[in-house]
This record gives sequence, C-alpha cells and structure tokens, in this order.
Amino acid sequence: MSRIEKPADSDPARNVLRTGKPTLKTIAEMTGLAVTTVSRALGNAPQISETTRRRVHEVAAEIGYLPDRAAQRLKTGRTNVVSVLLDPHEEILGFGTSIMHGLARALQGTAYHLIVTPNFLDGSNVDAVNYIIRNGMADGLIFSRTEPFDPRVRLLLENGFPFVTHGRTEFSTPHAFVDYDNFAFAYAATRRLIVKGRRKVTIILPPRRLTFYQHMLHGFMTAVREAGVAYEIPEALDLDSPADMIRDYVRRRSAEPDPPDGFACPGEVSALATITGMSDRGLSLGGEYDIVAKQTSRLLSQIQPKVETIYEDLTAAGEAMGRLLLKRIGGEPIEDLSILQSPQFSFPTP
Amino acid sequence: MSRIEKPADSDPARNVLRTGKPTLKTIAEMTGLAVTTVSRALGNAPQISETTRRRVHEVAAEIGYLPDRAAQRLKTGRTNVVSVLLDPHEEILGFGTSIMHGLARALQGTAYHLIVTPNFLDGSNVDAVNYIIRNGMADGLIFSRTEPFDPRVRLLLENGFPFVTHGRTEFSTPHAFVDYDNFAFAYAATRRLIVKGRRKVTIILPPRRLTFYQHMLHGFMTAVREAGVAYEIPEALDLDSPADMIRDYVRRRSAEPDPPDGFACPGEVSALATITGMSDRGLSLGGEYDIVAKQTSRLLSQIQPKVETIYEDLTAAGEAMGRLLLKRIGGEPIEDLSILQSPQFSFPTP
DNA sequence: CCGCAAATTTACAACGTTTTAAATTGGCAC
DNA sequence: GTGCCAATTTAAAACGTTGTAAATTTGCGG
Repeated sequence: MSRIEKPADSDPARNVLRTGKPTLKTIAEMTGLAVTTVSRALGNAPQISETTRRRVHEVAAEIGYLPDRAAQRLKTGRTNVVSVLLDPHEEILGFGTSIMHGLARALQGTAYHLIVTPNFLDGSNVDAVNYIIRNGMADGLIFSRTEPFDPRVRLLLENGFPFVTHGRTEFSTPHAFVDYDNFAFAYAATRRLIVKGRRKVTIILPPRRLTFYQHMLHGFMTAVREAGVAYEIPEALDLDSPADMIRDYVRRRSAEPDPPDGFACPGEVSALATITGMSDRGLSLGGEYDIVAKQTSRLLSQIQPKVETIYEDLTAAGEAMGRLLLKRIGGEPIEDLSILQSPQFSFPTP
Repeated sequence: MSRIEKPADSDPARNVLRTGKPTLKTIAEMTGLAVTTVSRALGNAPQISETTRRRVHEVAAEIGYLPDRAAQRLKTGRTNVVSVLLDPHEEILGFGTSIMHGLARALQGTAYHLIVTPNFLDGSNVDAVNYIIRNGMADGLIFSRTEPFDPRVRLLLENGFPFVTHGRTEFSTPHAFVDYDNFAFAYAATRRLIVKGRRKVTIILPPRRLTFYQHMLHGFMTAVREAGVAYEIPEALDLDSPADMIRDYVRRRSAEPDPPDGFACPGEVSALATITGMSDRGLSLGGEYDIVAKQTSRLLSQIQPKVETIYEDLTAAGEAMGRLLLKRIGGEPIEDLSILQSPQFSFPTP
C-alpha cells in the first residue's frame, strides 16, 4: 500500500446528491460491484453471472436508474434519435400529426426519441438532410412527398444513411419506403364513378413532380380506358392548390359545355371544395354528380356521408415507417423493407 | 524506450479521418493552440485575445466545425432541447403542426432542437411530464389544453422546470403562457350574430374541464345579456365531439320547436358539421341562419365564404411560446412572460 | 494442494466538451 | 537585468458511458 490511495470519498450518496440522478456509479457503490460490471449486467452481456445480473437489475429498477442519453451518445456515436422532416404542405388536416402519432407508437418502448426537423426552405429540403447527415443529428430519417429522383434520397443513399420515405422513387438502388397504393385508389375511385353511371369523369392530381402523380394518373386512365368513358384532367390545378381555387374551378367548369359529373378527389380538402363549388350551382351530390374521395381522417364522411370515401391510414403508415426504420438502423437487408398499403374501403377500427 | 510510449500519432488529420467530423482538437492542432483556448475563443470568453479569437473563428468556419451536442450536454447538463407534448385531440386540422411550425421558427437559429413527446395516456399526461423532469430529457416544455388546476402545471411549478402553456390556469403562482382571448372571440362572434338580426343564438363549447370553457361561456353570456337576446347551450355536446354527432344534433334540433338561428362555432370542424346538419334540413347559410366561426387555417373560409370567421393564428402562438420558453430558460422573471392573443378579423398575411 | 483453463469481474482509457486552477507570457517600473 | 502584475494561454479533471485488455476467482483433473 504505497503510492495511490483512493480519495477516501466513497460515500455512495455523493453523486446522487449532486443532481439527484442515479448513475452507473450509484448502482456500483450500492452493490459493491465495478461500474463496468454494472454496465454489462444492465446490457445483459453474456459473460455476467446470472446472480449479479439479476441483482443489478433489481437495484436499478428500485432506484429508478435510467442511462444518460448524452453519455451513451458520446461514447457510442449512436444518437437514439429518429428525425422526421416536416413539410409545410402537411399543415392542413393533420397529415403531419397522424404520421407522427404512428411514428411515436412504433418508437414507444424503444430507446428512440422523435425529433422534428421542419422544412423551412421551399421545394425539397436537401439542406436539412445534409445537416443531419454531416452532424450526426439522428440515426435515421423519415420524410414524405418523394419525387422520382428525389435529391434527398440520392444524398442519403450516397451516404448510406438509414431512412424510410413515404412514397416511392425511381432510383435503381432500392430503399425502404412505405407507400399507399395510389394506382389502386385512383382505379377503384374511377371504377365506382363509372359503375354509378357517370358519363364523364375527372380527377384532381398531385403536383406533377411528385412520384405518386404518375400512379394516380395511371390508375385513373386504366379505369377510363377499360370502360371507354369520357374524361378530362384539369391542367391548371393540383392537390396543393388552395381550396378556393379548386372551388372556383369546379364552379366555372360546371357552367361550361360538357362538364364532368364524376369526381375523383384524392384529398379531403379538394372534396369539400368540389362539393361547395357544385352546390353553388345548385347541383347536388348523389344527384347530378358524384364524388369518390380519399380520406385520411374521419372528418369528411362524418360531415358529408354522401361522399363515397376510400381510406388511407396515415397513422398506420407512420407506424410502419417507424418499424422499418428501426430494422434499417439495425442493419437488416433492404429487400423486404418496403410496404405498399392497400386502399381501405371501410374505416379501420382503432 | 521501455514501457509506455506515446502512440507517436500526433497527426492532426487523424481524429478527422475517423469519423470525418471536426472537433475542438482538430482546430487546436490546426492553429497550434490548446483545446481549452479554442473552446473559449469559440465561446467568446473575455480573457481571449482578439487576434486568436478571430483566427479560431475563421478556422472553425472554414472546416465547418459544429460542437458535439452530446458532449456539451454531458458536460453542462443542458440538453438544448425543447419538448412539445402532443395531444391526441390535436390530430385534426393541423393544430399540432401549426404550433410546431411556429415553435420551429422561434427555435430557428438557436441551439435548440424540438422533440415531440406524444401523449399516449388518456386525460392529462402527467407521466410524460414526470419522465421529462426526472430524466432531464429537455430544458423546457410546451403543451396545450390546460385545465384550471392542471396537474402538469402543478408538477412543473413544484420542480421549477421551465415551461409555457397554451392556455391559462388558475394557480396563484403565475407561469408563462400564451392564450387566445376566447372571451373576446365568443363575445364578438355572438355580437355579430345579434347584429345580423338573429333571434336565438347558441354556441358549441369546449369540454368543461378545460380552462377556456369558462372564457368562452363568459364571452357568450356577456353578449347575450347585453342584448337581451334568447339563447341556448347544448349540454350533450362539446368541441371534441365527433363531427357526425354535432351534425346530427344540429339537424335534430332544427326540427324541434324554437330552434336557434345563430351559431357561434369555435372550431372549423364544428362549423362544417353545423352547415351540413342545417343544409340537410334545406336551411341555407346566410338565409335562415348564420354562423360565426373560429378559424385556424384558411380552409373554412375558402370552402364556404358565407361563413363569417374570426382567426386564431396558431403558428404565431407557437412562435410566441417558443420565444417565451427561451426567455424562461434564460432565467428571466415571470412577470411579462405571458401573452394574450387578440382575435383577428382578417387573415394574417404570412 | 498444484496447475490451468474457463468463468467472471475489474481497471483504464476513451468519446468531445467545459471548468478549475495553474502556468506562461508580456509590459513596465525599478 | 529584476521583479511583479496583468493578460493570455494551458494542463488536467470531470461529466456518464462503453470497449479493450488485463486481473481475479472458480472449477477440476492430476
């Protein structure tokens, strides 16, 4: 016993007194074990005897120990954070919030937290993605509204950064995604209008640059061609257009010759706008015209049961994306990491 | 050369090569200064000479240095995180997302990140608050839908934890909040209905347990009493009721004797539901009845311009809450840390 | 009861930052 | 040049965790 002498400060309560927060050291002192051992025991490492493993877990539970995320993150380089890119277009009708609730549910019980990175820049926000990759702000990324050659996807693929998109792309390298089968939606919606005996159908499409524009268009056209029915596609309008613009367009068009009498509306806002536009002309839903709409909340059908709706469950989508991302972060192969949601013809029981 | 020998590895590029991320050490090696000095220079500490301060900043900018959040957090105990409690009731119509965009704007340019803590438990989620306080998951908290003696507020006050609510409470200890002047809204809305010549007014109130139930009721009753007009208040219904329940109620009531003809609707969903219920009876807005509604998005007035609306700017509210929280975290006194938003009679130009 | 491998536990060093206290430098009066 | 104070820079420790490598204990055949 020569040189070194422990600082004589082995009061087990000391480090707890400082912040009130128990650490590995606290448990170590309480059990008489080394910090390393405690760490391993909690991590269920194989080389720890069952006896001490159990003992450590007991004590940890008793004093309510939770690992310090900052320390873990510093040491391991993993952030235990999943970031979702919030798009300004998702402000209305709870798109963002539904997805986030789903995500939160998938992350529930895991070590992962959900952080929101808003999209300030217009267009597709490559900068935010870059920031997150370069500074290791998260272990994985989630975002929506993909383009066929989405620059965010390209960037993430190039860097091997885990992510899941809502929507597909056309890159040759596959990546994880969850998407709604918008082809099936558009096809089914148009079919229904035709079956109802509508003579001329129309559809309000997403902005052209988004991948699902093609899917929608394709579904619509397939149904139209099969049935040989008349159709038209408004050029100056898309799903992102403000409601009043859609309403005014519908009102104007219905006064011109040969107007459509069957509307496929892939969004609740566009459906409401269409109803208002038509009823301004005295035309009644289910009478002179019909609508089949995509619905992501219960709102539309509760307000206006005469609208036929097909559901897209965004909360489920969020949950699926969360699960996929966790797998992806865990390093699973890409192959089965994609999901195509089928249109739902009745509201899911929650 | 006996036992220990420094790894002879003083290559300035080494630590960069490992992860690709520059650290204080990188800058230190590049400038020939000590890590401590670099840290201080970047923190603009007073004892650093202007020359080196500038030099360090230059180099840092050049190599794109960003401090490691985990290390800072571990060392200082500050998380640089603000958490928002997401309420399930905010799923529809982008309440949550609007607020979050506002919050994000307020946090923009600061070191703070926004993390979402969802509300899984029913009722007011004290558990989530507890978790955040005990484990130091954030430096500040934001949530909405307060009750007069909100248990979350009590808990936070007791622990001296910084927070800002959307909505007031009735605790004698003051705390930071942002609230909409719902008294003024209800009063103005009811006044307008009366001025339009409506004989009997009604209002759909929030759930009784929420603080702003009282404010709404009070504003409504004040206008009613001043004018001596007839009124009624539906008992079985509140703003959280599903849209179809509201719609059915309105439809049923309008067929009974002495129905109301002026509706104050403090939410877009309730307004839409009311319109549908009335038009099912063949009654027309602006003709047999009127609605004055609160609007938090552009949706309602774009779809149905005949509805008179009064705006509540939730994005602005979020931004204000963010700013207040930052001040509060900075330790400013509570007195001027509360804001009452006035109703807006025209949509704010963004 | 010795030796040796397997089982279990341990010390130590790191991750990148800030804080504390100490060391170095420079300026200036003597 | 010497001494001393202020200005500036520095080394070392710490935050709580995990990975590496080494130490200790245990079991068991001889």
